Amino acid sequence: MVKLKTTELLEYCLKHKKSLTPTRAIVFKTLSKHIKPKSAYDLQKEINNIKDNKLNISTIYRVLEFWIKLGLVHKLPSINKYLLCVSPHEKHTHMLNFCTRCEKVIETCNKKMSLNFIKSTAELNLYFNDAQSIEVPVICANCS
Amino acid sequence: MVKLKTTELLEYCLKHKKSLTPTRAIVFKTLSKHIKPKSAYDLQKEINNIKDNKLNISTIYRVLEFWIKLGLVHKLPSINKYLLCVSPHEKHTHMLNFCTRCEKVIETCNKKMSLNFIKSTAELNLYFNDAQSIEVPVICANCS
DNA sequence: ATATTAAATGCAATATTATTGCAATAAAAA
DNA sequence: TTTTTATTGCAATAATATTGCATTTAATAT
Repeated sequence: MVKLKTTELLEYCLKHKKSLTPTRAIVFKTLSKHIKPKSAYDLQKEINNIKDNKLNISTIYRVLEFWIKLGLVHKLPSINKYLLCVSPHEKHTHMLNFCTRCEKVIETCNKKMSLNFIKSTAELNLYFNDAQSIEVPVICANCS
Repeated sequence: MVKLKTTELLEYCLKHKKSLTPTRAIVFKTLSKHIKPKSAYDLQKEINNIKDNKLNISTIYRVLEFWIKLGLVHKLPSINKYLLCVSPHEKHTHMLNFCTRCEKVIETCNKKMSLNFIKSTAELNLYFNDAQSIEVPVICANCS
């Protein structure tokens, strides 16, 4: 959970020649309220309960995809939920250590655990994505 | 893709004090025909087209879950598809290097890339699952 | 400022993926 | 066998996600 200021958010958008719309801002802001990952429908419910927002679910999905492309949001495929990136500034592999019991995510980044390192251990002719996020199922200290 | 013999399949089942039913066998056999991962509905379609099988989708899901627990099948969460494990005999972390373009999976296992290793790099108090499989998005040599 | 163009969002139907509780059937144990 | 346990069928329903086109909003050009 990283609470970027609106000006920072805007910078990210401009860097990608995109606009920071109210819809994109509220989805981001809503995600940022939570430590644990939320589903698209969770977010829709939360957003539409307050104020007079009426975001369509397709919009939610599109906006989440938008933030993922900009590197500010991660998806956890095994639970279909979304989470803010904790270190969006750096170019590296994001290891999402995801507790399968409580859904807490401890995101780590380090040079050792880069995609290039994985490549070297795999001893295979692989080329890596820009996707940069890998979900690792764990049991966290609290739950164990 | 590892084509285990029926006797080997049976051994696995007995080891877990479970039975090798015709339903479980046909789901496994169908998966084993493919190099690329298949969805539960893919498998259902393929199975029900031949012979006079009429497996319900809930059965397919249950059987897949069964094989996963026994360590003979992996799920790729990002595409909701399933694949035979290529090295079920060994106790280790299965890295599913999954090509996001063609869906080919190159499964690797080595001591370097174990969950314990990840733990050591994370410098965090994590306890690992028995889940033992991690999906790593890549671009394969062919697709790059 | 206004008109034009491009991008984002709404809408709502539909597709895909997955789960549930209980009934029926099959397999294992007594 | 009979009884017990495990598996599968059924079918409704939940949860997740996508699509094409209409509408609205934002950016760009005039």
